[in-house]
Amino acid sequence: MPSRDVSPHAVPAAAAAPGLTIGKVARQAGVNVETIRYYERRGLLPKPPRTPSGYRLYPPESVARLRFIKGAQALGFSLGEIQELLALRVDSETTCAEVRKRGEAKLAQIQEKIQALQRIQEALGRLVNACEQGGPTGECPIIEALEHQRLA
Amino acid sequence: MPSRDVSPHAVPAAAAAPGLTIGKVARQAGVNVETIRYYERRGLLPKPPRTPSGYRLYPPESVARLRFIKGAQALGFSLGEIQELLALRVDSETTCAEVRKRGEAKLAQIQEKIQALQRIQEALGRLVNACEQGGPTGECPIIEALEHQRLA
DNA sequence: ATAAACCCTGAAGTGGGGTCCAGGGTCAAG
DNA sequence: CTTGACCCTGGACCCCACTTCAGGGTTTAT
Repeated sequence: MPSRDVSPHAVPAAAAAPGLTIGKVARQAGVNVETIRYYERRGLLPKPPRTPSGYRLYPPESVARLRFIKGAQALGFSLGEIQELLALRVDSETTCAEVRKRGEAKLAQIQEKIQALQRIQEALGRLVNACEQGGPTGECPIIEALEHQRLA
Repeated sequence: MPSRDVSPHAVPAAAAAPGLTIGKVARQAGVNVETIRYYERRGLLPKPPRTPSGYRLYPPESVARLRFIKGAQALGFSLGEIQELLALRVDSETTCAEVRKRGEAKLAQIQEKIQALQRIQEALGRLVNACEQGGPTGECPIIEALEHQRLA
């Protein structure tokens, strides 16, 4: 059990970011503590440093990362896909060109999603509009229209 | 067991759409037969008429509906939400105004998704672009940028 | 110095969305 | 009139993404 402050000259200045405990990160990101540990197991979140007693200490960016994961998920990306997205970084093993290629693939995937959503948006917009003008009360131009939009 | 053609004057003309068996619908829509039955149980797909022997016979529109469901799902809508979307129709119980209100809510939800996707698109686009111009090979402007985009 | 509030691990349980299987009819082709 | 491809039902089973739980340390406030 290490003493609270081993160094003989504890410099309080600018306090080298001590890190957040898992609970704080969870609250700030709006997720469950267990979810964070789960993501760590799955490799979506890098393993953070630990205190001597084993507590995880997260850098503040972790909050943004968690929010990103949650957001991407709501857009229909699986954790696996999100992992790919987050893995788009250049390290010693990956060339810039490689990253670019994968990035472009993801980009295309995203553009398709956007277009599909825009088609739904349009069809739904027309429906709402038609209703707005007090369409024939018994038979609005039904959402069936939606079904005739290619989505994928 | 009813005979194959009870009416004394079988009018073959324009052949009143006989309907597709579940297997055909499944193949055309690119889903599993079991999925169709599952959607029926969940109420996402109306119960189709049956042949005297109990086979389901689907109208051709069912294919479009299934494709729509699959597409919407890929965009992050749950089956429950899709059900709401598909339920946006005016019947004796629902006024046009009501449909409009719910339609507008869905529309807002869709617009948020589009915007979130556009933010990812932009950030990812910048990354790909930077790579394209042979950025500093060891340190592309990492996808971290992504994490600083609000998604939701 | 003790209770409340946190944190740890490993394992089991949950809900959504299917998918598979057993056991058994149906139908078109040969 | 049999064979193979389909269809039916009900129920078990599966994967993903979590969540809960059991059992046990650590920190912090009082």
